[in-house]
Amino acid sequence: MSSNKQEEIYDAALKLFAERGYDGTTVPMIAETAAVGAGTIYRYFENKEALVNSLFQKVVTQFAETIKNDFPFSSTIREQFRHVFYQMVAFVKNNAYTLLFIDSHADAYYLNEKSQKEFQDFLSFLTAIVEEGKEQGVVSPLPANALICVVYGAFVSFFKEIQHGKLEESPELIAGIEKSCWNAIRAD
Amino acid sequence: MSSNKQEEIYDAALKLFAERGYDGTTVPMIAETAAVGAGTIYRYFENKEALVNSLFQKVVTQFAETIKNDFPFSSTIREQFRHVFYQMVAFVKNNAYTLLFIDSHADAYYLNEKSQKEFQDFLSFLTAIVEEGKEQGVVSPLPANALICVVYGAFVSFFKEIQHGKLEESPELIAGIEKSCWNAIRAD
Amino acid sequence: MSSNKQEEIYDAALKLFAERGYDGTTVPMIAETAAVGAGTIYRYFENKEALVNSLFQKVVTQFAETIKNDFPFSSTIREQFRHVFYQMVAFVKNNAYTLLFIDSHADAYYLNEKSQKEFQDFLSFLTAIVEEGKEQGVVSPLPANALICVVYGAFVSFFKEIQHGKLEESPELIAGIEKSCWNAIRAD
Amino acid sequence: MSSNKQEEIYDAALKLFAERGYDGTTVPMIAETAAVGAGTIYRYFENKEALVNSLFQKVVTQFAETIKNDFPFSSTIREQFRHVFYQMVAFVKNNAYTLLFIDSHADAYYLNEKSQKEFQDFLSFLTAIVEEGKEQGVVSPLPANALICVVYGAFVSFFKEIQHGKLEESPELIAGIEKSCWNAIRAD
DNA sequence: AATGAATGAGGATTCATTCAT
DNA sequence: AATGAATGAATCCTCATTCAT
Repeated sequence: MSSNKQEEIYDAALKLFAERGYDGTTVPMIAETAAVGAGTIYRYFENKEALVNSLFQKVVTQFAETIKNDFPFSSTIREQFRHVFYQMVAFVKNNAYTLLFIDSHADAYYLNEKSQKEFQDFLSFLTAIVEEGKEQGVVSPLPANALICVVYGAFVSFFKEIQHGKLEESPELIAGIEKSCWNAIRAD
Repeated sequence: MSSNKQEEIYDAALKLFAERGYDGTTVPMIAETAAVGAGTIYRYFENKEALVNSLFQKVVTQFAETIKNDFPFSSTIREQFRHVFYQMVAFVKNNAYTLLFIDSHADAYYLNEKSQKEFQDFLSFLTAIVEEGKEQGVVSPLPANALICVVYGAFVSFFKEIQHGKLEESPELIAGIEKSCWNAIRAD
Repeated sequence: MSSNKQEEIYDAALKLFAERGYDGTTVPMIAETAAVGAGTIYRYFENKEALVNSLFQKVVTQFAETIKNDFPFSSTIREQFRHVFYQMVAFVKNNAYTLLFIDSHADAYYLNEKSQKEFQDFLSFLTAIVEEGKEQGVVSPLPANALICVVYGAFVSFFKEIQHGKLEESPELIAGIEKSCWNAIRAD
Repeated sequence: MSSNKQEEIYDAALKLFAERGYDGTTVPMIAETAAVGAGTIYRYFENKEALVNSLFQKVVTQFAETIKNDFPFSSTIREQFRHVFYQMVAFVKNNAYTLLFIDSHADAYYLNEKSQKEFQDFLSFLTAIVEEGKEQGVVSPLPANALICVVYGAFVSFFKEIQHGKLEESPELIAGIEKSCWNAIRAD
């Protein structure tokens, strides 16, 4: 069973990295937010860089698992897309900082290979769905990763706006944006 | 006329902030990249925070002006959208780091009100186009800023992918993505 | 009877202090080398400084006792010198780290009065032999402590060289050095 | 011309390392003793370890040069020995901490290869004299490095005693110890 | 008695900023 | 105007020590 302190450190780091970035967050800040001594962080993580990599891998894995959860393999691509979209919505609602953190750190210079691979693996899962859609002729014939990043970018941008309070969430709005995103990638 | 040194400082800061973020970039790094002494930076900017704000306002203004350039006020919304999209494409091609910098710094805690307003003004211009499109019934009736951030997010995400070399740019691909983005916001 | 754990702590500390010095040795290092928990050390010693003092006194006492062992009070000064020299040789062979530790810590700022006195007492024993030799006219009329430190310095330096493997020990070499040291202090 | 600050840092470090050892000396201690800011030290030395190595090489070189100064290549071995001894005496008088520093750091784990070599080179110079003496039959047939370390050890030990005030220096005492040291290595 | 997780003071090092040249 | 040496506050990290188990 993973220690409670480690969990608190992860939570504090996630929030702070999401809000202030990796370099803008100091280890004492994390310690204070997590209500642990600064030295305690080094009991669980070799250093700050190891912490951010471990955290990144952890949340990407969580994110990926959420999305794969109950995935309707036998449904239409349209249904699969909707499933993914709503799983992402559900995830973001429960993990406010995670998407901000992932998005703002995905290209960072301090991420190691394993972290980068974890993120690529997640995107590959999405790409596979799009590829299948292309074969069935229901998705635009553009490169799959172009389509994925369009939808991913739109989604992230949309949820940042909600999290910053500039947009109010509602089932209708979510449904509308889901439709928008599908329209962005479907075949004419 | 603004000094050559100041321009070099801006260029160096833009590149480094885009690649490493504000807190991950040191003043000596900027000085070295700009080939000026560290003290020289303080002749042009009060401090590091003033520099990032000044830079942010400068590039957002440039970006906005590029997009407004030759704006076809009398054309259809569809044409106006296409114009904006291709102006953005042209801008990003010539200013590789600017989009990365703007996107990764737009929500940062060290941006002052003026910087934030500058960015909002830019988005307002886009929103106005979308609002007009909604009134004409050619754009989806979702909130305009939701639609804007979807397109903006998609665009940024797409160009990051190109800049990281994961996607190869071509006129066809650009045209396809432009169509995708329009599909995301047009009325059914 | 002193605990086994305490002995292991002493052994570990001796080795590490000899190799890395007092300040270069951490309590966790000692704990790991001694195969005890870090907290256990504090059951036997009030703190790190108390440990180094206790250890110093212990090994100096051992060293002194070894040398005094079977001391030939009735023999000639020359014989007594030889005895001391060979007892030191025997001791160093069995306690590789002790001489290194004593020599490198004998002047240290963290040694308390008792530790310093212990070492002085040991030297006093040697001085007494030299004084007697001076009275008998077989030892040089220089100050006794000058002579002692010459012999002590030569001996330590010689054994460090052996322990570092730069010199190979042999009965002939030992005998030669013993003669050298005696020559250094004997009357002309 | 080497900076004054660097010289002050060297002086402060030499004194503190000699008195408290490398690990017992903190960088702020050095900065305060040198009357410079802590950061200034890093302008001249990459880190603390680089400082101790640079200092070690510097003082060993100085020491070696002093001893080689005016070396009487055409004199007898006995004269050469006396020359070396008195040069060492003169050096130590003017550089109180240097001998303590060299002696206590010569085997340290943080010395790099260059530092170790520098010290070995110095010893080699002494060894050459002894070798020549052995060939001429005026020096004991024991291994040259054994003889060197005996004399070196005796000398260092003797001067530590003087520096700690336990022995009062006088021309007669110096002359007596010089004779002692020669007696230690001369052929019977 | 023994442990080792937890702590926070203190150490090495960096870096935004100043200022003499 | 331009520099870069100098600074010391702030950063990352270590480690002597404590204490709950």
